[in-house]
Amino acid sequence: MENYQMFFPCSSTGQSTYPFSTNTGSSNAYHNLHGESSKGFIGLGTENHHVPRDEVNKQLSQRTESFARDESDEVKPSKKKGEKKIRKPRYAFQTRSQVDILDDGYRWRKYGQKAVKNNKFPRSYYRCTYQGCNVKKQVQRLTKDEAIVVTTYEGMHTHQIEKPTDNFEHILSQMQIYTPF
DNA sequence: CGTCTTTGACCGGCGC
DNA sequence: GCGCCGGTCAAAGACG
Repeated sequence: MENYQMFFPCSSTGQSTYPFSTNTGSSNAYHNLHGESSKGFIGLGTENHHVPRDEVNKQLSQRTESFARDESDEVKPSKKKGEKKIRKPRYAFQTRSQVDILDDGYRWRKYGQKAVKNNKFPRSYYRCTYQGCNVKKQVQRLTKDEAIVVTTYEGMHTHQIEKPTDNFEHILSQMQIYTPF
């Protein structure tokens, strides 16, 4: 029902539009977001410029460029092997969408929501519900352009997608299957 | 009844 | 030390 226009800085075509399934009409309010590790959008992180988080926000609010990588774990304290405190790299991209929830096949549980300074929209915090998977994400809408939703991922999924029917690649493969050639 | 959201409390880092 | 701020916890509630 909803169309997402996703902007990929690495893509030559600039943007692509395709229908994702949304959970606006679904019963349970958990939502799924794309985060496939090797082939998904997060995988684009290797080609991203890495900038401080503030710069990320600045860029995201100024232009409709969509992808950024946060290397804030480089400033980790001199702690060896302690993976407790270190910040994992974060990957942000923005989506032009009317709904905040992008469904990509992963199951997320919301664990917090905070008001953001200089922004009239709250930021939502989600965690992957898969046992042992610690991937987190934030979803935030910009005051500057409320049509844009910024999603920030932290960590990599250590498991397969749980809802393959809503996976974008599955949609693509289905399109290939059902396309008469 | 289990799963997920809501929402105020709590916590740690940082600047003053 | 104190207050702000961003992030997280957890109890209670909503909803299938």
